Amino acid sequence: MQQSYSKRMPPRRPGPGGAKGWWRGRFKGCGYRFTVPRQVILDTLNRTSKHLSAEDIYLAVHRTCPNIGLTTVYRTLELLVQMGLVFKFDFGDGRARYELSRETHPRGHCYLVCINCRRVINADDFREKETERIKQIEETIAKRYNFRVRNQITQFYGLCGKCSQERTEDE
Amino acid sequence: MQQSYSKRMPPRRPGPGGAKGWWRGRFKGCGYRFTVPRQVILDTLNRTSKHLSAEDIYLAVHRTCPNIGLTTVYRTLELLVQMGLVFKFDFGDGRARYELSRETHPRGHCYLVCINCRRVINADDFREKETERIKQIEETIAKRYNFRVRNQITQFYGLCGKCSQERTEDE
DNA sequence: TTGATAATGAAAACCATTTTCACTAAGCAT
DNA sequence: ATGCTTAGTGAAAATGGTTTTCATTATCAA
Ligand SMILES: [Mn+2]
Ligand SMILES: [Mn+2]
Ligand SMILES: [Zn+2]
Ligand SMILES: [Zn+2]
Repeated sequence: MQQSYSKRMPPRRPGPGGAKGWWRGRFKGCGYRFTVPRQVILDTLNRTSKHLSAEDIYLAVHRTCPNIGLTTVYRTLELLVQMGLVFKFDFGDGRARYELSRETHPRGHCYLVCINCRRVINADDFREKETERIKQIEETIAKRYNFRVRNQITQFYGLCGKCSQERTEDE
Repeated sequence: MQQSYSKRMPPRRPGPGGAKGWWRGRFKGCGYRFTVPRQVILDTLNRTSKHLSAEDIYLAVHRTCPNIGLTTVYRTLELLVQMGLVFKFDFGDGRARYELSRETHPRGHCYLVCINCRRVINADDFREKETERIKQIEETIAKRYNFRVRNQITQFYGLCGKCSQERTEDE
């Protein structure tokens, strides 16, 4: 389970089961300890593509490690965000959401938030064209404001399919 | 100050000093009373282009109307958001921000958030090209997910000019 | 194996926001 | 104008996600 880890950092290609080794390296590289809670929390985030809240993660983790406290979940998530391994979002429902940073969309995120039922649709699946367009906006804005973009979120607020049907009387 | 208000709603062209009359009409049209706290809070939002927090608004309002409580500020803001007169944002600093909905950018917002100093730069000043690009993304996504977009926010997280200078040692 | 100390967890604190409830005032009917 | 009805208000308390505190534990370099 615990594979050897060489000095140079593998270029973010974890391989089957090797994600843990890569993570360990990142932690050591930053001078942090790779503890059991941190492993389990990363595993939980790695196992889903959903945007989990701290409590979601706490409950999932609690099934296998009932001794891990909510405090540690919050602290670990804060650390992971600061290390750039995890993205933190806010959809306006009063709790933060967390998502593992993946190669597939390294820094572009898109969400549809229904203002009626509060449902959040993950619309990260940008095609070629959308990716290109958002990248061009990013470059323009970054140059205009002398800003170095690390991560980008686009949120569309409106009515989901189900809720817009139920409101056919409005305008 | 208080101008006559005809049945049909003026097409969102307040005119000098007539914003209040238009607001009153919106409130009456929804069956709400146009109270002093509501007027003052709208005035405060109308007087700035900044993204104010509830407390910001409370303090600004408090100077002229010390009797208006923070509770009312929250309640009024919630109502204004629900009426579509005000937009609510979250930049991840633990407090919501509010901004009056204006004709200039009726439903597109863009912010740059510095992950180091937490500064928020209002980058709403989209040129022709950016507006066009974000609109095309919106249309594509809306169709793909059968979603009726009401409002849209693009946030770029990264380092502002000042903070990226101070970090020339990194990568 | 051992020691230094980073990390943990339970409980308390924090703090933005919401709820409660007695009171006030907007605006319609008189 | 005056009074009535009730939507709206504000002080205080409650809520709930997140952070802090502090005594205890576990990681890992030596
Ligand atoms: Mn995403
Ligand atoms: Mn804006
Ligand atoms: Zn919905
Ligand atoms: Zn900065």
